[in-house]
This record gives sequence, C-alpha cells and structure tokens, in this order.
Amino acid sequence: MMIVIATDTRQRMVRSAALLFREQGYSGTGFRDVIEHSGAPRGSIYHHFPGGKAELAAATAEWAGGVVERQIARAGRDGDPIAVLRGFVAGWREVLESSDFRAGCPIVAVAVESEAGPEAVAAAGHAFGRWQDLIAGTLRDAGVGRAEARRLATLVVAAIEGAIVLSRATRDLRPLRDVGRELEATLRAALPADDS
Amino acid sequence: MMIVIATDTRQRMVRSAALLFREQGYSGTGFRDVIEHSGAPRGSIYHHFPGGKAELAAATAEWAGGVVERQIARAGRDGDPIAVLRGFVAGWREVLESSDFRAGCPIVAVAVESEAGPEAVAAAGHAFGRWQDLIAGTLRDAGVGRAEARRLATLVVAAIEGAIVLSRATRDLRPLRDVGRELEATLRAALPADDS
DNA sequence: GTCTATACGAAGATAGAC
DNA sequence: GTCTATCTTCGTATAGAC
Repeated sequence: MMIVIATDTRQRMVRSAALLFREQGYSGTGFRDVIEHSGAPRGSIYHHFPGGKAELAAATAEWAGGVVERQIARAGRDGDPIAVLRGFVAGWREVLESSDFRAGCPIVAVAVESEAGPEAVAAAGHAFGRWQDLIAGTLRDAGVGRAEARRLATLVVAAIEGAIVLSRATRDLRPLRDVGRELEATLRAALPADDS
Repeated sequence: MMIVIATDTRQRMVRSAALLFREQGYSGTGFRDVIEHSGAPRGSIYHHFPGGKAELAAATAEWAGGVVERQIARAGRDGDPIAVLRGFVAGWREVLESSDFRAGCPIVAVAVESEAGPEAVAAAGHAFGRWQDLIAGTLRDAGVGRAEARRLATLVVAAIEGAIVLSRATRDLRPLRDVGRELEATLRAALPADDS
C-alpha cells in the first residue's frame, strides 16, 4: 500500500495524464499538455511529483488500474463471469467509440515504453495482475479449477487489450466484438454445465 | 502496392526504427536515435523521408508487418494451424527474452499513438489484417468454417499481442506462455476431429 | 502551494552548398 | 545523395521569490 498525499491538484493531474496517455502515449505527452488539460498551476508540477515524469507515469498507471479494477469488481458482484466479460468489453468499446478510435488503454501506453521507468512499468504490471485476480476469482467461484481459472483470466485480459489495439489500428469495432464473442464461448465451455 | 525507391540507407533506417520503436515507442524515438543506430548519414533523412517522421513510421509499420507476415507464411507451409500458433508465440518469446522484456511489437507502438499519423496507423492496421488473413486461411484449409476461422484468427493475433504487453509489464513469460496454451486448446477444439 | 524565470538539450524541419 | 548550418518549438528540470 502506497501512502500518497492526495490533493485536488495532484488528482486532477493524474486523471488528465491518463486521458492524454491513452491517445498520445507516455513520451508523446508532456507536462505542458497535462498542465493545460488539468488546469493545474504550472509551478506545482515538481511539488506534487518530485520524481518528475516517471513518478507521474507510475501514479497514472496505479490510478487508472484502480478505476478499471473497481469496474470489474462491480460487474462481478452477481458471481457471473460472463457478465464480467461483457462489462469489460462494453467499457472499452465506449472508450473507442467516444474517441473515434483515438484512445486506448493508458496502462498499455505506460507498459510499452521502457522509458517510463521501472516503477511505472511495475505499476502497470500490478494493475494487470489485479484485473486477472478478480476475473480468476469469479471463475473459481463459478466452479472452474484454480490453475485453469488463472490462465483463462490472463487470456481474457490479454485478448481484450490486444483487441483494443487492433480496433484502433483498423478503426473498426470488429476485432473487439469478435474477440469478446470468442472469449464468451471459451468461458462457457470451461464453466461446469448448469441444467437449472 | 506502394512504389518505393529502395536504397540501402533507407532500408537500414527503417530497420533501426523498428528496433527502436519496439522499446521506446514512436514519440520516444527521435531521428537522432535512428541516425545513430543505423549509421545513416544525417543529411539524408528528408531525402529518404520527405514526409518526415510520419512517413518513417508508416514505412516501419509496413516493413515490420511484412517480416512477421513471411514468418507466419513459412510456419504455415505444412497446413497445420497449431504449428503456426507455436511459431508465432516462439518468435515473440525470443523478442522478450533477448531484450530482457524491454522490447515488444513495433506495430503496436505505432498503433497506440495517434500522433504517428493516419497513414502509419493504417499501415499498422493493414499488417494486423494480413496476419489474420494468413492464420484464418490455415484454419479454413484445416476444415474450420469461414466466419469462425476469421474470428479465431483475430483472437489469436489480439491475445498474443496483448500477452506481449502483459509479459513486458510483469517481466514474466507466464502471460505469453499461458495465453499460448489456452489458444492452442481453443484451436484444437475448433478443428474437425482427426482420428488418423 | 504556487509563482516566474531560466537553464540546456533535443525535437522536427528547412535551406542551400557540394 | 549527403553535407552543414540554422530556425523554432518543445522537452524536463531547477532556483528562488512570494
């Protein structure tokens, strides 16, 4: 657990960074952009982020990871893995549609640039791990074996993140839609038969 | 079909850009880096790429896409979709291992940065499409229906690209390995039973 | 917590000689 | 095809006042 002095300004900067990262990536986004987008005062950058841009990247990955994490947890309250999958896909479809395919996942943006620094990359890995844990938990609760649940959860996260990239590149929702459909079939096949 | 005046210098620059993009991304890689890495003469940048960095990005996505495409075609000569999948996974594992998890897919690097320009993003989308076409073709030849083959091919490309990102972020080959394993099971289940 | 000012290198891009 | 020189903007980061 990281202890962070939370302020409105810092929080707004992190949120803006997430929105900018998912379109322009880490290197493509400067403090200049973050300041403008968040309306934060210019002089407060290194007050809130003494570690500079690398610290901002780590905080952004952590925050964005938490947002998605809570979304997954909410969709999984009924214990239905298929509902979790559908909610996950729907959330990303909304990101693609509302941005005209310009935006993707901010965690991916951090993960694919080693320059963001080891802490930021680790925060991205931690976020992906938490998502997988939540999804695997729903699968286990639905009767899937532990090891298989883990592998399936990894497949779900990887396939959807990849589908987002494919959909952005082709400016077409088909990859995300088809991957969602195939994943749904895969999960159904792995779940114990329910004759009720 | 694009007509390009191919020269050694231009070719070396494109190759270097691909190697740099997969670690640092598009925005994180400057012409400076490309010149240094390729040993190309400084004054020849805008001779070979009148369109500037955006043209370099498009050429890089196209070239890297072709390299992987030929690799897929080679692995598919025997008509075995499982062999194609394994070759695909093995190729990316080598990239991750040999770079200590610093390198990923250069096409993804271009696809996730809108700043690279529409032509470059389209080139990335075209590359992904070609890979899917080849994989879908192998599946159809093995007896899978047209629509299902297409969806499965999309799943394979998306899941593996996503797994590369997850493996980079966690500095662990497990995501790529587990996704490869699950995809293999999925393909086997989709192929017509073979009792020979 | 926020300000201005500033350092200093690097970015992409262009011009014109050779 | 390649060179050097140069333009302009932007990048991160720091110093020190308020």
